[in-house]
Amino acid sequence: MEPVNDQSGHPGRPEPLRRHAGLSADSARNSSDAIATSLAERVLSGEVAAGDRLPSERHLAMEFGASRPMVREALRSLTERGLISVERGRGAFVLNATGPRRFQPLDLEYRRRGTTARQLSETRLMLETEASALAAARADDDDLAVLKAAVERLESSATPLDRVRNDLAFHAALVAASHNPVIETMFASIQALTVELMVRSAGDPEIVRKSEPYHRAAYEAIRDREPIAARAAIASHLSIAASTYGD
Amino acid sequence: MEPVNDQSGHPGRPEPLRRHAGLSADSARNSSDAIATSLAERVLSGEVAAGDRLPSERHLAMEFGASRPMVREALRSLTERGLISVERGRGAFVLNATGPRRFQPLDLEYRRRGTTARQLSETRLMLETEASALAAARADDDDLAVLKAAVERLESSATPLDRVRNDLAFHAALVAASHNPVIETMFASIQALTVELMVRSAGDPEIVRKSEPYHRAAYEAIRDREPIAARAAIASHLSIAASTYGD
DNA sequence: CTGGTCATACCGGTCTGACCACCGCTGGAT
DNA sequence: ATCCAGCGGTGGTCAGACCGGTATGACCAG
Repeated sequence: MEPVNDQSGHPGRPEPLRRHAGLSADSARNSSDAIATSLAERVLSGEVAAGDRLPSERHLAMEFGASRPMVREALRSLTERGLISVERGRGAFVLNATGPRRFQPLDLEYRRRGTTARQLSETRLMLETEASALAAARADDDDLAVLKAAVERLESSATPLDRVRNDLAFHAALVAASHNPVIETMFASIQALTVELMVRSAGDPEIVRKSEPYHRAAYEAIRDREPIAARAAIASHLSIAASTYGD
Repeated sequence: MEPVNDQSGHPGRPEPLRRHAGLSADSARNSSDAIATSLAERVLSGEVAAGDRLPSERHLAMEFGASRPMVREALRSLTERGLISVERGRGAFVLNATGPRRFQPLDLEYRRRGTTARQLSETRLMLETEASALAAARADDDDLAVLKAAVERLESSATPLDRVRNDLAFHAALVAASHNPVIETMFASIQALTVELMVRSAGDPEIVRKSEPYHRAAYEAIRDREPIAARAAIASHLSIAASTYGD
């Protein structure tokens, strides 16, 4: 219902800024921040579910009384935060909360701070021993089935690349079985770095051969509800590769 | 005064796309992604140092043969990733690699997945026991001085809010003393959630009283290079609050 | 009735060229 | 020497346009 008179450039923007709900503490200084915050709340509150399509950019621009570039910046923020995915010609879609995301921000941070292979191994050891112990206590039938399948796929890996892929899948399944979303997310955040480490290890037959049995051992310990054994199996497994690279 | 050149859109854009270095595996599908990648590499490679100002948006637009909106989207990405900070009227500045950042993306992820107090406590226990053991092996004089100061400030906290602030500072110092950037970053990523947990604990005098001595104990164990004692002190400390909240 | 083709409406991707508000510096007035 | 007005640079925002993908339904051939 804009009269569209006075077309001398900016028609005086009737709505200065979207006064956002104001419930959260973050004060949006930009209009695009305000839009991003508003949309993020809409996603987090479940008002729009995973898989849903957001209104089009033009639509949102109208709704917020802003321009498309501002809406696009807001969408870019949400994309970067992993909440949505924008597809050309189709629209912006809300991502599943548990999807395998990249966590670029953390990855960048790790790289910026010059993380070494040793430090990464240390972290994996911590994360995965704890996860395996928790998994031994909490894994349900589904987890065990996934884990078992992962072990078998890993053991029958053909190429080194295949091995890396399956290895990663196994460890991801292990962490998922811990039923601790924080640990799971943290593990996901080092995934890119972990892959690089695995690629180096996969090229060494010695490491591969010695690490091999521990995967199954870990699975069986979790299945048999033996946290200590599970922890030990993972610790042994990860220590092999770690000790090979003195630093 | 309109030349009525009937601008039929794009006059032929001489430079189709910035062919980015191509070293990294990520294929940029958008021009703004390409710009973001290029700028990120510039930051990560140290070509522009922390504190430096990036060229202005107009300048970058010319350099990349793109428009300002595209450059702005790229800068928005970098902002979201925590690499730069854009200040109105001044420019975009490269942030320090170690600055206390918010890690909103991960925080969002944790909340989306419905993290419970118990799961968070679990994670802290894992993270901090490991960090304290590492700190006992690696802390240098600076770390110890910071840690000691933190303990003393914590013990003389006046208000509950003060206590929370100092408690957080102590634990951050502890984690920093581990000299493992991955663990440190992970701890930072749960900071917002941790504060919420601490606020609840700080309201309970019983918890405060019982937790109190462990801070100093942890510090002394680290100072005396006793990883096991350090681990035990932190574990005891964190277990108190955790056990109080059955779930 | 089925299957493929094509027009079309919609959508994100991008450009242009403005105007505004804010920051910092500088030069003139006091 | 001090102070402040002014100016140039910078980010913040807008409107409107064109491009090239993506569906969807109408239409025609088999």
